[in-house]
Amino acid sequence: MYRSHYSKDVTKKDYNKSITVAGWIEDIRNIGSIAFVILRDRKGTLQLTVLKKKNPGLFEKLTSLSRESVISVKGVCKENEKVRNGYEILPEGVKVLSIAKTPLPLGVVDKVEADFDTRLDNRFIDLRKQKNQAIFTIRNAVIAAVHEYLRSQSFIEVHTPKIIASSSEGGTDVFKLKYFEKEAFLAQSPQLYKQSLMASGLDRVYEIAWYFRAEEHNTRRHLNESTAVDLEMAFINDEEEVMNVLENLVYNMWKRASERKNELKILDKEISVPELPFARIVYDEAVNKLQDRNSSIEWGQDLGTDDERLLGDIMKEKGTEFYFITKYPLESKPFYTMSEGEKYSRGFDLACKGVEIASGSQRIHDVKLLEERMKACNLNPKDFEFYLKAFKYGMPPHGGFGFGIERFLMKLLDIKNIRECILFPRDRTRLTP
RNA sequence: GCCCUGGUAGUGUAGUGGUCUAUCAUGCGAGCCUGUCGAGCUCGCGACUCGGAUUCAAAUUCCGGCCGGGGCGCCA
Repeated sequence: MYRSHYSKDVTKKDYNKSITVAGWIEDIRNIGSIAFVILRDRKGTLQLTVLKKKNPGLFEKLTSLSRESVISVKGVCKENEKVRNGYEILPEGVKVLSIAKTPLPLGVVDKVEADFDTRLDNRFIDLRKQKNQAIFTIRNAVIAAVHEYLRSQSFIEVHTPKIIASSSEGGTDVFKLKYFEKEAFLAQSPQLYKQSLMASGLDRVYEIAWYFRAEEHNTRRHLNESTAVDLEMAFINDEEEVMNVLENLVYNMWKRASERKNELKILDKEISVPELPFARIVYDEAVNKLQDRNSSIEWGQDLGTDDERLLGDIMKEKGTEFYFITKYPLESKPFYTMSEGEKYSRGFDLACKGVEIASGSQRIHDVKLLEERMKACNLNPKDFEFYLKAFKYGMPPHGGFGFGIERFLMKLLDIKNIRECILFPRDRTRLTP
């Protein structure tokens, strides 16, 4: 056995007993006749204290190891007020499981901070840092909240193909790949498939989906491979029903994150749970407000980065960090978006702190209208035959949204670079690790 | 795709044509030290992104490649 206890799981009951701990050597402080070895595991750190006089061989063995080597140590757990954990371990036996090469390409607890590029090149070490462990623990918690909430609302989790024959929606660039003798693409989103499922009777579906986008953007808020909560629901009256699911989902994710006190403390963050329902602002009103603040936005345009930020400020003055922008102009939304009158659509975005984190709509379920909209958007209905077929044999009214997980984490934890929110980011130039 | 900007020891940096045998910190190695927890002290190790050009002289100026960082467009 390599481990009987994690560092944080040791309690007073374990004092004066022999326990086994395992992990990475974070630091060795050799004072001469006594040495302190800081051992790190997933839950924190603990201190091993060795006396030279008591066990010269063990002292030599431990203090000559390199930082970040992996060991398992059996020893007596002693209460000691001088130690931060309140206890220390007096080793009796050490198993060296792996010796780390020196020098490290990246220090885990060094005083000099490395560039993000260097960190990503050595991500396996970078992820040993407490802050990064905290980010991904919270990521896990919010994804758990997604499953918990959506399943409680009768949604079922689905998985749609990522290798597809035609581009999902047009608009964005897609990655091409060889599929035996054919050409195929990586899915930019599950849009067409989750809509097809609305004709299957499954009614309410969601997917933690991969998005692959070949756009050559190079910003702190874009990835070429990202994840999203993609959802679709049938028999809706209007997009308001979809927005209602979305705001409750976000609320539950935010709430679950706020319960991760330890991780939030490590990240030096306080999270206050937003109030429901979120504010709604129609697109026209948003444009008016922006124009009042000297934005050059014109009706019909999508909000630029500055506009999004400015609207975020305006809404914050009103005391809200979450808000839906509704009734977008039809021309600025994808072909499958349900129209409302001539100019408007039933499409919406959800913004948080001045950044769009989700967008959705009621969809068109009438096949004729759908084909018309495709043509209006310069798409060829022939390229979407499998999709259109699903609308011809009984398709209920439906709607849904896509909701970026990394974007959400960025806003939740006020992280500046989206790459911090995914284990191994893929961007314009990075393909490894 | 467009615009701006950078590349110096393992890591992060100083350096604006000669005084660079290249600064400092951290790291690594050796030594001293019985309560460290950003341990301390002594000694040592270790670098100018690549190719070309200008010049008596280039880390420093110019051109190109490669690799980063930031902003915009677009989006999640």
